[in-house]
Amino acid sequence: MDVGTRLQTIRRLKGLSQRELAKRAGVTNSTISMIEKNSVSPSISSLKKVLAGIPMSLMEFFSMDMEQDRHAQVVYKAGELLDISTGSVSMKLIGKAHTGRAIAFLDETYPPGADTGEEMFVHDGEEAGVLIEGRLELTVGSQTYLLECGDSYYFDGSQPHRLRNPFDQPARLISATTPANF
Amino acid sequence: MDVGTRLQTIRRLKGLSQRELAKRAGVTNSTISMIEKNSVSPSISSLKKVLAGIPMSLMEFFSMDMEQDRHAQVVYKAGELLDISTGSVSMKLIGKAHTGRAIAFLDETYPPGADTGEEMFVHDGEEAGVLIEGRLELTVGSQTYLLECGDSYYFDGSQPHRLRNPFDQPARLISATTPANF
DNA sequence: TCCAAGCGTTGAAAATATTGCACACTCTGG
DNA sequence: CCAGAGTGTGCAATATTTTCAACGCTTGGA
Repeated sequence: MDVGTRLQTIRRLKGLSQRELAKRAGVTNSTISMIEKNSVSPSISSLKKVLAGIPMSLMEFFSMDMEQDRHAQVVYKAGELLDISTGSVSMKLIGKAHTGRAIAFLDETYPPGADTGEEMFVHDGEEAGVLIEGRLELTVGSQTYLLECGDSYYFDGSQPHRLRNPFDQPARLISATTPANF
Repeated sequence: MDVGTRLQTIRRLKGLSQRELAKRAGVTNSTISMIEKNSVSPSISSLKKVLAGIPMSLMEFFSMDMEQDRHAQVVYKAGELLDISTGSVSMKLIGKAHTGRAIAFLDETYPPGADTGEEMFVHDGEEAGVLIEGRLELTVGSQTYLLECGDSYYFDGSQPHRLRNPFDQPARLISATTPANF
């Protein structure tokens, strides 16, 4: 996706006209028109000015450029997942049929008091997760974090890590780890 | 951190001279000099050419951490995620600081009527997800599935795919894709 | 020592981006 | 039906960036 089309998409998403955005950004409407039609390649400074009127940073702007990825047995019903629970922590592996898998995608439930254990996990690859219910305590290396609903994490699997639920509400976590180590 | 200084830092990190980079990029050494001294604000097209000589994408360039401790960030508060939404679909990238990431881990919200688009996505790697709220319609290849709350999916990214919310309730999806292509 | 090859910088010319203004078009209200 | 305010586009003038061709500097080898 080119710069012009991307700018136009974002501008329309925000419900702004070329002139309105131009006024906010402190440039002329012609500039916006030219950029959107890709008849010029704006300078960083002017693109930055334009984006300030949205407002949006250069990083955010260029981060949108990926060809978005959405998208065997493909779909699994909630009760159909492979249970790989250890101890009191319930872990459901999404996509049980995929053996040479690239991602270990888990739906984990931590009842009050649950703990992944004293010895911390170490593995290759990277790990990400988001907490969608309750609260959890995450330890990575020597740091301990409190995760609240909606919070997420991303770290290198070579760092030892551990999850614990010292609270009195169950917690639900969606996590992805790569490469799959099952 | 300004564009010029950032470019210079990256160039030196790669052990390239202005002239060497200029040659690879297909611009003149003066251009590099001017940009690095911030005596001009390069056009997107020329910055893109310059970065191609490194090689590096515009997104990577602007996403580069300036604060070292960003590398160490493990936990992200809910509002702190990088928004990479396209169209009406809200997508939050978990772990914004990780550039050479192995997983694209996203928290996505599909309002009623939202759609990833007519042309279906295709990419390398694999993709997994779990629906934690609402209902969604998933199309993979020629098959269309109805996802309900708690349902999940796992498939190869080489199959064209698309997500749609034809229902009147918003849907929230947690997804992981590998390799990360942004 | 001197030369050749590398480095980054700089001024004037060429190329490109931005402005200022006008145009054609689509609405909406009178 | 027209007037007025909105939209995006296009063109000549202006401002900025990029190139070309130097310059002075440092380094390493003959």
